Amino acid sequence: MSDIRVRFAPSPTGKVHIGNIRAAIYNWLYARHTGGKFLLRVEDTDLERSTPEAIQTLMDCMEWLGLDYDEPVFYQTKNVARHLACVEKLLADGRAYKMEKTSRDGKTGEVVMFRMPKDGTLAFDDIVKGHMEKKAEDVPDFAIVRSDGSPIFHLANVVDDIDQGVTHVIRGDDHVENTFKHLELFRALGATPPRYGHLSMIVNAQGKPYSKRDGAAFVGEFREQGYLPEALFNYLLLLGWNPGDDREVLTRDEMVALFDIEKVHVTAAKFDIKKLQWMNGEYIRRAPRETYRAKMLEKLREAGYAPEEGPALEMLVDQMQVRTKFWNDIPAMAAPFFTDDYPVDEKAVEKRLRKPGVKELLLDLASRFEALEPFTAAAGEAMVKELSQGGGMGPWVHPIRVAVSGRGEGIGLFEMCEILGRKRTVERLRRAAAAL
RNA sequence: GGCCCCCUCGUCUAUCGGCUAGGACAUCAGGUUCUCAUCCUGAGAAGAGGAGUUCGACUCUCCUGGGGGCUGCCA
Repeated sequence: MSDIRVRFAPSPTGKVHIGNIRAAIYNWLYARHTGGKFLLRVEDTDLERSTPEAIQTLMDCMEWLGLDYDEPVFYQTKNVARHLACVEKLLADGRAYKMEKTSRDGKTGEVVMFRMPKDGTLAFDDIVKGHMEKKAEDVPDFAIVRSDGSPIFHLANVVDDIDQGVTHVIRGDDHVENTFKHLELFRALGATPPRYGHLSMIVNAQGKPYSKRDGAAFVGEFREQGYLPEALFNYLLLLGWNPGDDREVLTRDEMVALFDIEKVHVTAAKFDIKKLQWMNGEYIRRAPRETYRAKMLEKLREAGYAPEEGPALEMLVDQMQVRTKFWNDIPAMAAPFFTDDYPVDEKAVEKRLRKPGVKELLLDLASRFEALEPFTAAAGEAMVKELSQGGGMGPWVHPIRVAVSGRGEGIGLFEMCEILGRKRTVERLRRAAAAL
């Protein structure tokens, strides 16, 4: 146990950006590594966007990624009275003053401004960026209450951090400059400021902040596309930190044990979807067979298929696990085993079936499969080996594969036949022959 | 414009002054195999540029260049 308290403080907008969730991941790992507390604060002051649905989306993302928090959710809107009470104190102490101001969008009214020091230097030691320093004159006074009386981010954020007892603020790089302001607010409010650490941004190939137009940018999109939460978590973690050796695929326990906030990188990292994809495949391949099997059944049922228990299903599980890149690929990959209405790749048909002699070959093979005893992958393979007389099995294997599955690639051909069973294998061979 | 930050293979990175600069993804070439995938082997691929400090610099300092952040009654 330690008395470290960190928080993830997103404003719910309906979507959770990967850069944002990475901040959550780093906070979570820091808390778990140090035995501190990980808190969730929902900065829901934008009533337009902070709908119950948006908040639910946020919670779903956190749960999906296994980011559990240690205290009840703190809603910023519930703390407005405290925010304003703090403003009164600042006003009374002369650290804040009222002023007539015109906003960017032309609104004129009286706002409350926070008074920053006018000379000297402002400085702090950032956990990831090191010593940061600025001349006080470069950080002007700033508004903390709008003309409609509502508290502004800087104020609310700091007061909430005080109220939640936050000791370390790990947040995005876009807040670095704000830190000079926030530190002054803490002191003016008579509170001990937390330590700050700023995380570099995740950028696109052009070095710009990674956004929607660069591809999937929100957690929900990765989830929909069939990525594993463990893979996304692991990949995002590696984007800016590594254990110091060559390990890359880490278990959650290893991450917690090895994570070191001091070793987080300062430089922006480009998001490489290819590596995430590789990692996703890695996680699927390394998953316990039971896990894969359960997920496969779930995906098949979702697709409207009715997988039946039995040796054929088990063989299919074994054959598919190593070939699956995304959960969502499963239904298409397995379609030929659950419906006769599977897609047919015309190119494969052209290449493997529309050739002289293939029709006769398929009819001959259909008869042989009909007589094959037992009807197993091993027996099928032995049979074709026999036919090929030591030459390659290609001339037999390729046409059979296209005839029974409609595709030129896929799981082992003989396993495929065994899974389909004698009846369907023979039917499809004859059907393909008839179509030629 | 001003202020702040950053700069090792295409990408993520290792290197705490000694480097024949290592790993992973991606790429390419082999091997295994009925295809695909897996798996195995191998190859190419980097210190932004220039000064300085030092016996020695990717590592330290400075300048230039390039990139990014901030500069709101957004967060």
